Amino acid sequence: MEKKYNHELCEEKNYKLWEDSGYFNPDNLPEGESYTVVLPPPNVTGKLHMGHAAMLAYQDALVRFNRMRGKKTLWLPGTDHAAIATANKTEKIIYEKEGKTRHDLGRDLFLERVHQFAKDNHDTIINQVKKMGASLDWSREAFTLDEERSLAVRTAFKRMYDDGLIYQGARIVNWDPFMQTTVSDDEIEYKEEKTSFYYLQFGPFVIATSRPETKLGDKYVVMHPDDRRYKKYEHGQKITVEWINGEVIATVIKDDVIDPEFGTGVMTITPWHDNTDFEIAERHNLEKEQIIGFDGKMLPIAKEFEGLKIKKARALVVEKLREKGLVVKVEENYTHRVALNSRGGGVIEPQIKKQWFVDVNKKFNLSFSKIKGFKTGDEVSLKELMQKVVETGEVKIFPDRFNKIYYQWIDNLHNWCISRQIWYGHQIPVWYKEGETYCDINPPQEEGWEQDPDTLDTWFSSGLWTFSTLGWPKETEDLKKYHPTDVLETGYDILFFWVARMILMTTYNLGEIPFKNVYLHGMVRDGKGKKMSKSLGNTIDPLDMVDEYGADATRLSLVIGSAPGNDIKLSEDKIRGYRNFANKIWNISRFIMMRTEDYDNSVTEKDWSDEDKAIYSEFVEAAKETTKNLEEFKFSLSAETIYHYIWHTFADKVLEDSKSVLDDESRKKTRQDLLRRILLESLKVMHPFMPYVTEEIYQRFPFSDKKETLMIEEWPVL
RNA sequence: GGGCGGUUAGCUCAGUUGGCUAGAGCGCAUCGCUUACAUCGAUGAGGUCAUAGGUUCGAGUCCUAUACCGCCCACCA
Repeated sequence: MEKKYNHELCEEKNYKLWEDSGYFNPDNLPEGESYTVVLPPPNVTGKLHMGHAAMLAYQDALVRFNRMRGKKTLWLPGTDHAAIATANKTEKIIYEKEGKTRHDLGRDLFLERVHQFAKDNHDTIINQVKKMGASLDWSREAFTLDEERSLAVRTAFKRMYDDGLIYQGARIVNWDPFMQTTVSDDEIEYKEEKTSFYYLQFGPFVIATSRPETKLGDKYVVMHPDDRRYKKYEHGQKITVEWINGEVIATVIKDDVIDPEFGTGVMTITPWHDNTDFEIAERHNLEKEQIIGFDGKMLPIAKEFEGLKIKKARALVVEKLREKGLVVKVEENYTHRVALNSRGGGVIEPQIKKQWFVDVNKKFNLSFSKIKGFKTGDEVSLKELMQKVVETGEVKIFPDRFNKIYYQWIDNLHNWCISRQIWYGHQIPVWYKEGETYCDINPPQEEGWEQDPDTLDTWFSSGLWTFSTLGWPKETEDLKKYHPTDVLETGYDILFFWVARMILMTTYNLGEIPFKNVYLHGMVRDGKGKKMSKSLGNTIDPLDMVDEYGADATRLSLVIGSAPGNDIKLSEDKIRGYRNFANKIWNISRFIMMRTEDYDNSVTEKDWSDEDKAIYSEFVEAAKETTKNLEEFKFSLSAETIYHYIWHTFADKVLEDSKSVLDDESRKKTRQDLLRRILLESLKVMHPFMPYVTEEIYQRFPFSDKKETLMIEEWPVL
């Protein structure tokens, strides 16, 4: 054995050994209780980042641990087509290189390009996942947009459509005029901006707005019913008002969403372009008019302002209001929040549009239920299902403070807008012909039907992930054996996007929970606590770290010193520290190998001296604690315990003391047996955290009765 | 406006149902190239565990306030 552990020579080789052994695939493991984890599928938009590395480190630890404990363990890999993100990136690249937009290429040609881009990224990502040492069953790999998943998506859509849970409706959506698509509430980012705040004379009222250009069509003036100042105006009263483009007849509306303290306590509404206004209009059955087109330009209703872009129109509208003497005052430097598309698009312009929705409040009959608290046939809503499975503890969330956050989110949950005006993704399985609508898993046979051009929100397909990957809607053996899954391990940032949607989809479609436990890890930040981002230039590339210090060190640095749900701060120093630990284990093994060359394998535990036994029991204590902590998802404590034992007890004390013992012929033999024993078992216990170095030593060390790989050795303690 | 975290060694963080003489990594100081390892070893400096009260035999850990950081959610025109 070399003086230093060289990860470069060991990692690829051992991954191949594991893969070739076939034991990533549970079909090749002995029968037993199943243990399932599905990998949160990385997006095919780029390469692996530290967040992925963290997720792989945690999950691989769980999976290897349970495999060694004799569970029939399945860790199922895959990737996510990440509709909007992937389409955007591709379009951006095409635009930069060729100056063409997706409209220049057309749907088919553009999709071809996206598929190629997705495929290239997929290959990169998969290779990187392997480099981390992840013991995933590649024979079951899935993609959220492949044939089987597509069938699952269409099946789920059809069922929900038939149950009346999916409907088409006109609603205010977050429209991105730049990317020509809708954006979900969760994908919006707000940015504070200084702007002018205008007080305008609207008949007898003064109204305040930061967006005068939307006010062109306003003909409803709204105030709080209890506001004394406006007592003399009746609900429904008509008032003639001189406005931007001449006289309008305005109607007084009283509604208690109005805050009398804000501005003047009166506002006019623009139902087509504002969510609050839309809701007021819905409540009072008011007319809604579109002012701004989907291209972000003023419509004919704006008369002289027609065709102007929003910013330009605003300036001109204000100018005209000034000329007419309708501007009462202007507050400069008014702070308000601008909604932006977080997927790299433009400023959001609310619009009314026909969209597909999942109704989360509508009651339906559960066609089948194994869910605690609900029987087959019970009448429930999706919202109730989502709530109940966490309330009853059937799905447990770690750390549990996220329960509260989850409930709060459910309470605020609106119907889920699932249609997207992009081309890449699962096209909605609905066809139209002469005013007729047809929804099915497969297209209609006859000629002349045209499919809805929209695609589904990417979370619709990833919501099915725990069971679509196991072959659903077919009734497969895998589905029976491996579902519900045991643990869903992911970052807390996608608790709502994804975890909640999986609960929705699984309880609805299967009548059971998707997973028993949800473990949420934090975001990986840099050494100073800043979010790692390309623009800040503070990213640490996991692959660079793997090359430099090894996958084991990189993994351990992400596991130790981080608490569930708390952000992980990572620095290169920390990784280097754990690289040194890998080397320490290496040298411990070297020492034992050199000093036990004349090992007598007839010696057993029975022959041990009391001192030997005492030393061993100290190991057992540490191993037990490691085990217990890992069972309870206390990754950091678990790894730290065995780390500390190996370095500061086994190496610093036991080996140091053993030097003299090994020189003493009378005590040597049993001590040799003891050291070999503790070494082997330490390797096992360390293996879930540092698979490569432990495997490499295992392969080289002349242990008796070795198996093909350490990966399937038996866990040493209960 | 609601909610959730954090505040522990110079830095970044752990701390399991309250028992801690408060730990880890990195950094720092002194010594040591001793045939497992200098990616090391030995020794050491460094903390009124944010602040103020309280519960308790005992509190970093539980309770109540306060301060400052951070995050999430929400329709303030």
